Amino acid sequence: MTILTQAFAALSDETRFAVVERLMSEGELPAGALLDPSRMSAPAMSRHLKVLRKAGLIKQRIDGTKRLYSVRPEAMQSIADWTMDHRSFWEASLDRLDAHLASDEETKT
Amino acid sequence: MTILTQAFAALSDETRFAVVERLMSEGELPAGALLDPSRMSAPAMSRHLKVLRKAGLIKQRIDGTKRLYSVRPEAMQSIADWTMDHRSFWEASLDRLDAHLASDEETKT
DNA sequence: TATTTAATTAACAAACATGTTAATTAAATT
DNA sequence: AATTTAATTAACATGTTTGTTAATTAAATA
Repeated sequence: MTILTQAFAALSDETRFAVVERLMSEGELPAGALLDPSRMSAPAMSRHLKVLRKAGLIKQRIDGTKRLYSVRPEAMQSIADWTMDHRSFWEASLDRLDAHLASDEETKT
Repeated sequence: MTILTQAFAALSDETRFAVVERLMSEGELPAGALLDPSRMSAPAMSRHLKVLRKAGLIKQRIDGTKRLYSVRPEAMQSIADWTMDHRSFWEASLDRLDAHLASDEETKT
């Protein structure tokens, strides 16, 4: 598995995707704060965090009994870079679509 | 599963990721052209294509006995949009890293 | 130092993913 | 009309993922 496919695998789970989004908007948080015990057990969340960590998406910092997690910006950027590497493809294709829709509008007029 | 997590799930497999990359660079291709029989059977590839299709990443066009596949630019753009939505996060974080590295350089000088 | 707090690893069950070969579908060719 | 080509769906085995509860680890507090 490459860096990218592993990052995608990590983000393919709703729980993990939500964790990454939350850490990006709220910044560093302890494992406990990421857990809603009515939805999932602590061990289950702990393993999700491990998957995210192994994929390089988040990092862990220890503070006493707490494990503080945060998103690694490099990981997010490598995904952004990939989409940008192919930007000419989807941009050009969407331009053609825009042009097509515009010509439909013209036909209506 | 949301649109995005499903797209990530589809791209988390090496074979499917390679298919998407190939379709983006070479354009529309029949299922047969995407298959290397020394690596995988036709039914296996057929199912990978189905996963990509259900995730909205590719579309199928029928021409006689052939099934022609191509990437849906909207799907690629929705991933790009997500990374851009969080751009301020990873950009700012990386700027701080850049600043840190720059100050290290200064120390050396 | 005993207890509480925070989070992990271990063991296990259920569900899902992914490969195979065999069977099926449907259009094109002979 | 029979055969070939292109690709799919079906059936099944195996490995991985993801949840649970129980047990463990380790730091902080009483």
